[in-house]
Amino acid sequence: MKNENKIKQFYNILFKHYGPQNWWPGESIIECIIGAILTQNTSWVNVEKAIKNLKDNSLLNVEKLNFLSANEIAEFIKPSGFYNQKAKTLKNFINFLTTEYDQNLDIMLHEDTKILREKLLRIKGIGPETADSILLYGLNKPSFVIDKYTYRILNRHKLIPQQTNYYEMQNLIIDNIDRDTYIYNEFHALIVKVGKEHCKSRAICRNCPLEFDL
DNA sequence: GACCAGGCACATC
DNA sequence: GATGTGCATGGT
Repeated sequence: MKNENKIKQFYNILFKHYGPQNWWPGESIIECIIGAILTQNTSWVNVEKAIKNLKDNSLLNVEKLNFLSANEIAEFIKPSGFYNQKAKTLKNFINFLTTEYDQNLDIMLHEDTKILREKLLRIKGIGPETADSILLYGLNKPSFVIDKYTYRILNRHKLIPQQTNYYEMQNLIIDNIDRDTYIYNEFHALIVKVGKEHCKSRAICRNCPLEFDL
């Protein structure tokens, strides 16, 4: 079977096996964006604690965050780890939103996806994965998210060599599935799901729904 | 007690 | 351009 069909096959197998993942759990755009930043190299359970701290203090709110310093924000997000860096990144994003879109997420929402992605990447602390997560899960734009699990799974199935960059993986995926926000959303979430269960860095893939061609 | 988690920026060679 | 390191909490 050709590689391009394997990508689609992976999606179909995972969707059938696990069902829809219904990411992102956030209730608002700003909550999704904050979650995307806080989850950098961090487990989601820790992110949830940090988001709860913000929520309990009514800080899932652009104007209110704008009045806090990075040090003040850091106190609320400690459970998510790397809190000083992430607090600065959050401030950087709020400043960006203020200068570019007058703190109006709705205006940002109507920005051209490609241009917005480039702008997001210029914010210190936001790299390709976080930018794509914000676009896909926060703003519902078709921007496929690549992460460590995507790399491990593609590599283990010999669909990519060891040295493969973010965009080579992203192109491999998007060239072989429909350009559809729902599919992008579910596929990445399903990759994380199967990765957590079967593709930890040390563990061998056992009883993995994708093991058919390993 | 080691290892890992839904990364990124920066230093150094 | 590749490779290494700091950032940090909390779960397994």
